[in-house]
Amino acid sequence: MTRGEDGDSLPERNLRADAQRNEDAVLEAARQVFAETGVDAPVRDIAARAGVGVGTLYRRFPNRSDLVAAVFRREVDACAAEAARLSAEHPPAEALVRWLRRYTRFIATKRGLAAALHSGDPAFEALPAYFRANFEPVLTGLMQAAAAEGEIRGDVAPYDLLRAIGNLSSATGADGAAHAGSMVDLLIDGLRLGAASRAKMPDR
Amino acid sequence: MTRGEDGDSLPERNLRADAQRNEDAVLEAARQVFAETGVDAPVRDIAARAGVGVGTLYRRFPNRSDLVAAVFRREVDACAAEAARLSAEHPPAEALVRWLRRYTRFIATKRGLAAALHSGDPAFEALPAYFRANFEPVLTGLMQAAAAEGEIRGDVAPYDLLRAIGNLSSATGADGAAHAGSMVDLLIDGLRLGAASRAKMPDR
DNA sequence: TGATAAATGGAACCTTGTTCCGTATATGGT
DNA sequence: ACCATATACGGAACAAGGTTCCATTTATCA
Repeated sequence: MTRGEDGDSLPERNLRADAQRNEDAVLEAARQVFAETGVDAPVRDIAARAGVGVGTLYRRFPNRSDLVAAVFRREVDACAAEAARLSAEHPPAEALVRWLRRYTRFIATKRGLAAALHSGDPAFEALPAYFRANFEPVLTGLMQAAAAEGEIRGDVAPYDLLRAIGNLSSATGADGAAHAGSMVDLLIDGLRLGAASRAKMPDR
Repeated sequence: MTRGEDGDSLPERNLRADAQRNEDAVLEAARQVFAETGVDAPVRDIAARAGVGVGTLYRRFPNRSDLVAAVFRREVDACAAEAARLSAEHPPAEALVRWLRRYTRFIATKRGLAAALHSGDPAFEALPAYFRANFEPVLTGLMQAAAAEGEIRGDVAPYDLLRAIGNLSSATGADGAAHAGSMVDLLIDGLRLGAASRAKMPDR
């Protein structure tokens, strides 16, 4: 039960330079291909775009779903990280709106992921928790900042909003990122209207 | 825009006797195989079990998903049809309970279907509507009859109950039809308890 | 009982995930 | 700088599954 190595808590270290380079290339290629073709894109296509052989890809990601999950996590990280930048560069309400648009774009690249999530593949089991653990605090922060300035209403649960946008964007499906976008704008307007009209309107 | 043939509203007629026989065999084989292995079972297996070649199968179901959808519809029909029989042979409350158990069994054979539903395949698009259009009226009838006799509470929406059972059964996943079954029994008890204790308890 | 349209079966093909292994190269010690 | 060698690479080869094709068989009907 004992393990000789003591520092293996970080998933990958002592990686040869070319190996690290290739891993990055694969993740970036996969991100692009998944965004263009959906998560069902063939592994060969991704390897080709990354300029590596499939063997190299499989050395790092023992199977397809591991790669999909890794790309997903990476994109969650990137999207969540942007909140800090937006908060620093814009007033709260604008930061919130910009981030919600960014999040909408994130969702839009997830074609086919919903099906994968329900496939029972172990590689995907942790993703919903990862999603929530990263996005909920971020959006909570943005919304509280905007609400504190009276720019939006304060009675909307951040997680509900995350889900609502997710549903809106995936429901429209193939045709329109445009359509989804305008629906999301509607939601955002709703957030604001609630704050603006609160003084005038009764409960409902 | 005019169509010459006037009687093509029924999907298949003038089918040669052996063709009809084979279609039935394929559907029945698919039902069994899907129940045993899940909807991801290979087409070859189904053809083999039906005692036909894959060509025969594909002649009737141009692709895999058409077969899956056809089996699904057929099982919805069978399950819904049983409500009438149960109502005729049993008092309302018992008919309801028996049907809910039957419905639970129906759900249990749907391993993997949830993922397929979200896959975007056009063959599956109409299935949720078909599901609801067939089951909701049936369960509404059963529940109203039981409620009319005071056997169950009357404030549960049939569709909610359908969904609840669906979620319960799919959530337990691989191991236990037994576990799912006992959870469903709990639901059913809840339905009854609501009616029995209504006189004693206040609003909530 | 033929003539003929309908139906059959399963080999063959294509795409896609995954494995394997001979070859190439980064790296650390000398 | 150079070598020894553990690491990593590429892509051919394999397996599995969906789908197509067509030579052969069979139901049907006059």
